[in-house]
This record gives sequence, structure tokens and C-alpha cells, in this order.
Amino acid sequence: MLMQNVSMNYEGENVAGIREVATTAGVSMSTVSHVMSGKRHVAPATRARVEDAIARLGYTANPAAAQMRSGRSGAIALVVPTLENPFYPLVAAGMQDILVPRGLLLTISESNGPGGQDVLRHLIARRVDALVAAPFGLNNKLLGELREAKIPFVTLGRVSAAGGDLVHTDDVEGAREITTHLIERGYKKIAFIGGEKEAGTTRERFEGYARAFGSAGRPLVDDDIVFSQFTRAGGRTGAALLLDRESRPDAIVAANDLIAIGILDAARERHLSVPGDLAVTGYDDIDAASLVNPELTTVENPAREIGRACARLLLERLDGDVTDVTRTVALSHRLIVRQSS
Amino acid sequence: MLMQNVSMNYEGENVAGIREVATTAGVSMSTVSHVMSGKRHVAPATRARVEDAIARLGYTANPAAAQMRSGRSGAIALVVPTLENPFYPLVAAGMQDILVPRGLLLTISESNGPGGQDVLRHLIARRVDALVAAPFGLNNKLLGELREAKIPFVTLGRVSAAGGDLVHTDDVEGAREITTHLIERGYKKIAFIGGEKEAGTTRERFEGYARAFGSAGRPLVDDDIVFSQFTRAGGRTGAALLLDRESRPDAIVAANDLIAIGILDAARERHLSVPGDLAVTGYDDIDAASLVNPELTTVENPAREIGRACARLLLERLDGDVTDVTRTVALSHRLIVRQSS
DNA sequence: CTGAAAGCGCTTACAG
DNA sequence: CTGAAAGCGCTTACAG
Repeated sequence: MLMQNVSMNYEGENVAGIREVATTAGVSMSTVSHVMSGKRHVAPATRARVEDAIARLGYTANPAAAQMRSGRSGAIALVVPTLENPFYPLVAAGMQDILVPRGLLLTISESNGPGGQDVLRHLIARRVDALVAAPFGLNNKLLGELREAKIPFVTLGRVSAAGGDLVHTDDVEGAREITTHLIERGYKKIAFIGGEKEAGTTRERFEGYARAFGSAGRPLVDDDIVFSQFTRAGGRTGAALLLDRESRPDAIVAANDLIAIGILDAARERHLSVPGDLAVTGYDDIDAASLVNPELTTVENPAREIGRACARLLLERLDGDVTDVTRTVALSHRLIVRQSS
Repeated sequence: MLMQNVSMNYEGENVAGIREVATTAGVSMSTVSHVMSGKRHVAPATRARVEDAIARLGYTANPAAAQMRSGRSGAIALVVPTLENPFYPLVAAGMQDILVPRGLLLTISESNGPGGQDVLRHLIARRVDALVAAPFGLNNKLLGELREAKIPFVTLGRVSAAGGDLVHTDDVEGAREITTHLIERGYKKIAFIGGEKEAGTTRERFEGYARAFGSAGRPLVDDDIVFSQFTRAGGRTGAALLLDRESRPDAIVAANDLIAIGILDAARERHLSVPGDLAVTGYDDIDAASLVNPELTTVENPAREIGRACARLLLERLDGDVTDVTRTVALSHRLIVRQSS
């Protein structure tokens, strides 16, 4: 026996389809469809009967069928290096702020895991409508496939992958501001501890530090500039170098909060009071920044806003409101002064 | 003109469909389908031609079409109160560990936001295949709709919603262990600070505290038991109560890490050394637990493992390997001894 | 203002 | 071992 045209879910139970709604309301499937989409006028009385039937049967359109016609999956993907970094879930939350009201589904994947390199390919095969990626672990070939598949995408951070939009925060400016804050507070010897030297984040934040020095007419002192790693241990090691010298700094600008927390460790080990003997600043404003003692002066990296900006950019492309030009959105940071400076 | 049966993406470009593959390989669409699914034998030579055509055209099946026939969306949802709590993204990561290899899409939503109550309804309409929910903000009516829609679901935590499976950690046992650890360390007056009194988490962790006392033959002292809130401020307030008494405790078991961090604040304000004057323990092992000074002794709440367990439970239901019986999975905690005890 | 029917791209009985 | 064709549940030209 051939299958009949009666909708079922996978438990084998009947579920109301557009056909049942049409029968119940005494109209055609076309009319039901048009009542739902609003794409053509329906007489008020007819509309009322249809809406009544929809409500009585608890009908909701099967998205798979709609997608098949429209060619859209209604899914947007976010690919991040790891969900263990609390920054990225906040980006996701920001995207949801925009996507949920539009009825779009957000799917989130990690690219650092074992099958990380397959993730993008999988999402392409899944026909996601658009994609946001933190491009750290992703190679250019994959980004190229994205372009080929004509899937709009935006990258997070400073690597502007051709063919996609870009959202980032102005780290140069944020680092300039926090350094200027220390200068204005009267600190005389302000050092810098960066993360991995080749990281864009390190470069930009160092650049901001350097600019603040330039504006203040202070020369950069090579010995006061250390590159380490973006971890607590990296901060401790870097600080040891600076603090065990004859003339130690009275302030340190750290390239992120974890480094700053490591500096606090090093200060404690040497019985230096913060900020009395040594001021310390971080970057990002992760949760821990306000949990450590003393609480860290830092720059807020507006993760949620970043997510919102990404989603808006993608929707504009999906809506066709945009030409081929690549767009860059820079979001503002915010200096947060706490106890450590 | 009627639309032709040529696949296009929404940019209007041609994309290889199963029809093109069939033509290229000189076989029927049936055969292409069977080569891909492996559901019927195909002669090796035929198979080779088809696979060659698939590779040459870069064909990947349109999932919307497949979903329409199968009735499955291939999407699994995770609904959490907020993505700002770093626990939940880790649950998501654990789910991905299991779902990605199966080609399933994970979608994550917040239920605390403005449209939080609509989230579940939206996911039902979207026909997600299964769902994991932290049921805190969700009322029972919504859970009932889930049941009606025959969508398998598992809840996180202790509220066992009828019709779904349950994954939780054995908080009673974890709290018992950490309390016993303090007893064995020789602390004499061990107090307890809980979160909101009505929260299941508070109840279970207090229960573990009480059991450790029972096993050690110690009586519970009413004055040493305080209920507050699951926040840093709650910990500080609760600790103030305990520490400003004539006979203050020499150790405090906190119902979570944030409370413990608040206790550290209170101790610092009173110039009490930790653990010299006062031992403090937390619960959950959030990132901050090892960032504060002194680092917190705590109980690890294996978020990623929890996510894995949820995904496995759901897949078993989707694969039909399971009857109607509700299952409960309890995951083990792990005591982590650091500097604060 | 509304309906009948083609078509979206697949999968799967049915038939050989 | 393989193919022709029905059907999944919708949307949308086409026709009136």
C-alpha cells in the first residue's frame, strides 16, 4: 500500500497538516497558506474560519516543507574555538537576541575539538543560511568553501576573510584608554605584559599602550615590555621578570584579565600591595575580573553586543539589503575602573 | 513559466541535485539514493560511477528534502536559563561531543530572556527532534506541551518532569564528601551557608552536610546553619552573621563557589586568614574557584559529562532503543582540594 | 476573492 | 541488481 498523505510524527501519531486545516475550515490549502503568510488578501469571514481551524487543530506548519520550497533552512551557525571560553557563549546570547524574534534557529559548534575541521563542511552540507565564525582554528581553504557555497558569513576578530563581513572591538583604542587612565593616575613607570607575541590581540593592545605613551610624550622603555602567554601562568612569569629587577614598575598593563590575575599572584608572592605598590589592569572583563582581590580595573569587551552586531549583519545580507561590499563593524569598549589601579 | 526541477540556492546559482548526479553517472535517482544511504546493494561498478559523479559535482543531499520524508529535523535543542552562567555552555559542549559525529545540529536558547516562555513553543513548532532543558524558569504547562508533541526530552537537575529523562549529579554525596574532608582535617566547628532555602540545590547540599555530621557522630548546630542566596553578596552576608558571633566557626561549607567567594570577602574584611583562622569550601568548581586567593577547595560539577549523558539519553530514545520508562542518570562529582581548607 | 495543480529534492515501496 | 513513479507537506504561479 502506498503511503497516504496524512501527516505523522515519528511516533506514528497523526499531526494536523495544512490539508486537515483546509478541510476543517472548508477552504483550499492555498487559502490556508495565504492566511498564514499574509501574502494575499483573504476575506475576513474566511480568514476567521481558517484561524479558528488552525487554533482548534493546533496547527503549525512543518518547517521542513517550507524550507524545501524556499531553499532556506532557517538556521544560523556560530563556530567558536571552544565553548570553555566564557566570551563565546555571550556572543551566542547576543545573536539569539536578534535571531529568536525572527524565528531563526542558532546552532553552535566548537572548532577546536577532534572533528573541528569537519564542522564547517558539515554546516555547509546542512545548508545553514548564514554563519559567524571566530576564524582562529579555521584555515582559509574552508573559508573559501563557504564563499563558494554562497553562505553569508561574518568573522570575529581582526582577520578579515575576503567575502565576509567583520565584527571586532577597537582594542587599540581600549588599550590606549586604560593606559592613559594609569598615566593620569600619576603612575610613573608603566610596564606592559602581552600574550603570545604573534597574536593579533597582543599586537593591537600593545599598539594602544604605545599610543598612550606617544600622546603623553613618554618614551617606550624596552625593558618594561614583556611578551608571554594569555594565561594566568603567563602573567605570573612575565611579572616575575619585571618585579625582580632593581627598578620595578609601579603599574602594569596586562593584555588580558588572566594575565592580570597572574600578575596579582606574583605581587602577592612578593608582598607588594595592589594598587599601593603596584597597579594592575586587565582586558576583557571576564567574570573573574570582579571576583579576584583586589578587583581588576579592566576594559569591557562587549561580547553580547558583538553577537548582536553579527546577527544584524547576517540578516541584512539574507534580506538582500546589501551589495557585495564587505562591511566592518567596530564596537566600543568600556573602561571599568575597580580597585587594582 | 513553471519552475523547473533544477536545484538552486537562494542566490539563484545552480547547485548539483540528485538528478544531476544520476544523469552524470547514467543511473536512476533511486540508485544514487541507495549508494548514499547504503540501504540496498549496488553493483561495485555502478557504485563507483555514482561515487565519482558525487565527488565531481560536489553533491551533498539537501537535508530539508530528506527531513520532509523522514519527519525528523535533525536538530536537538538545549534550553538553559542563561548563557551567562558558564556551566551551561559546557553542557552544550558535552552534547556536541555526541551529536556532531551523528550529524545532528545543536541549537541553544535562553529561557530567562524577554521571550523566554515562547522559546519552548518555538522549538516545538520548529520540530526539533529532542530537547534538553534546565527546567528552572519553565512551567509545567510547557513541559506538558512537550510531552504532547511527543518530543523526547531530558531535564537537568532534580525536578523530574514526568515523561522525560533526568540527568543530575549526586549533590548529596558531593556535599557529604567535602564536609567529611573538613572533619578529617580536624576542624571543630563547621558551619553551612546555603543558597535560596527552597532551591533543590540548597536542600541536597545541606542534606550531604547533615549526613557527614551524622556519620561522624556530630550533632547539627542550628546556629551554624544559614540560608542566603547563591551569589557572592549572599555569601558575604551569611558569613557576616556567623563570623561576628562570640564563638565563630573555624570552617564553613558553602553551597556553591560564589557563596564561598563571598565568605572569603567577609574573612578578609575581618582580617581572618584562610585557612588558618577559617577554612572555606565551595561547590561546582567554576573557573573563578581556582582564580581567587586562596584557591577554593570545591566539588567539581562535571558539566561536559552532563551534556554527554543528556545527548546519549536522547539518542537512545530517538533510535527507539528505549521504552516509556523514565530514566535517571546520576553523575559523580569529584572533590578538589586546594588552598582554602 | 479563491481554488486546482505543479513543483521543491529527496526516499521508498513496487515492479522487474 | 536496477528503474519508474508516488509521495513527504508545503508554496506559488496560473486561472477564474
